[in-house]
Amino acid sequence: MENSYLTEFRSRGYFNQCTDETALSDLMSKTKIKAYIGFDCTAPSLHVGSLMQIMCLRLLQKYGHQPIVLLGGGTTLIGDPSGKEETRKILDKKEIDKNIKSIENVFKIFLKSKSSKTKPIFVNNYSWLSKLNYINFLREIGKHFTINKMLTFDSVKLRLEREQSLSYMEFNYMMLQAYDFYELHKRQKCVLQIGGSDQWGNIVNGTDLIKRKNNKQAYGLTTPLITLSSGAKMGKTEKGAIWLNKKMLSPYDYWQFWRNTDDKDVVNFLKLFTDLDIEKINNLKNNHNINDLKILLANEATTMLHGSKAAKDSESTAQKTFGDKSIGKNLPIVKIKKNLISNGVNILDIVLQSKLANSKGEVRRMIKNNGLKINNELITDESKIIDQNNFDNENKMKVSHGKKQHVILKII
RNA sequence: GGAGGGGUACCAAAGCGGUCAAAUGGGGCGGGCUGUAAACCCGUUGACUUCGGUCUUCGAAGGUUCGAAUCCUUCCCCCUCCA
Repeated sequence: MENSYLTEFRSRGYFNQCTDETALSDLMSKTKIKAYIGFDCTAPSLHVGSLMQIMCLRLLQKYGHQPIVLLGGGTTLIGDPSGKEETRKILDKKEIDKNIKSIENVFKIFLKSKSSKTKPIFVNNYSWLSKLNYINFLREIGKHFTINKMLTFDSVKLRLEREQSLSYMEFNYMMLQAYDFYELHKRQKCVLQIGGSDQWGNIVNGTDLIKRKNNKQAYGLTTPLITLSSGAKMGKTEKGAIWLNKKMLSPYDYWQFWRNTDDKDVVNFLKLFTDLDIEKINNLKNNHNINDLKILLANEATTMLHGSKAAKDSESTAQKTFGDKSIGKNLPIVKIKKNLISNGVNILDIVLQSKLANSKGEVRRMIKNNGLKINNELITDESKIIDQNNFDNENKMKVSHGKKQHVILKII
């Protein structure tokens, strides 16, 4: 098979829908194009749910195309109704700007900027959306949108069917996103917008607008919604989202997230979230133990985001923690003051310090359910007193909740 | 605008004067089995406690009562039907 962006896009499992695959494939084999993906800026970091989109941008670079990262400073002010059952909370501009800065840093890790032809272009749609003149916008852009059609879009239809309120502000979101594409087409000669399957409607609106206004052809490409084999949405666990920013989620926890992948998802994830060749993955699949594949996945994914050292440290920490039951250096460390324990302190309070529990009741429950260990020793007495003797010669003590959650308490 | 129905813990949903920190299911957490997987089984799921209890919680604010998630008043929000 011919080696091209779209063939790899398909074989990795990124492909959901394309406005005109033949024409796009043709275009991309003849010239290097610019393509964009828009990202929402409601949080200070993206999470694993956006990772496939980021991988699509990386892939563009691999084939010599140039990615444009659109950070939706303007559209985040409005709120995309797609896939939302409720009006989302509205952030103010200050907060959004802060988020944009932080998100940009994540992209700088994932995308290479050495080659001037493929280095990522960062744009913020606030720069043009904020300058729009309402009357002009309605005359120039608004006239190309019919309410009849807008009402048929899922994002709108679902809300109306459920009689959930949909504000006029949100209703305009799709026009703004279409306009973004139009602007990027004009400014950057961007001819392709990629997005999640829920963005299909918004993307098509953009290509239509470009066609009507400029009589130019632009393309849309969507990725499938990734659900785990358990049915849950990718990226969010009960403990919280799997953030890509290391201040919000440590490399060790990120590594653990991948290490704990469901058996059934491992091969797919290798294709979706690593740079390993498809052929190689297919080979590995047949010749390796599933747990080794999980480790490989965790290492690859962690290396990409946090670097190879962080990945190796996480692996060895995991080995120490789960294999030898000793103390790995990447376990979270909580520092405590010496005078806290100098007279001995109750086990309940010490676990509270470790942040493994939020209340004494919770600690009691942990103990009752045989889920609390100090230095690998099961705690059965909730009145146990912890003092200096429980710490090793490095002044460290390991507190464990269940098999997976471990925290090191260190006296300073 | 008129007539009804409803807002209960993370979610769904029972309770409709005391025995209600509130049934049940899902989710979560822990244990068992395993492989840091899945499935399954078991336990647990408001806070504090000197383990006697104490405090906060059933949309919001008041009221009735010895006693309110439960009754009354006002307000807010949601749903169904009619105009």
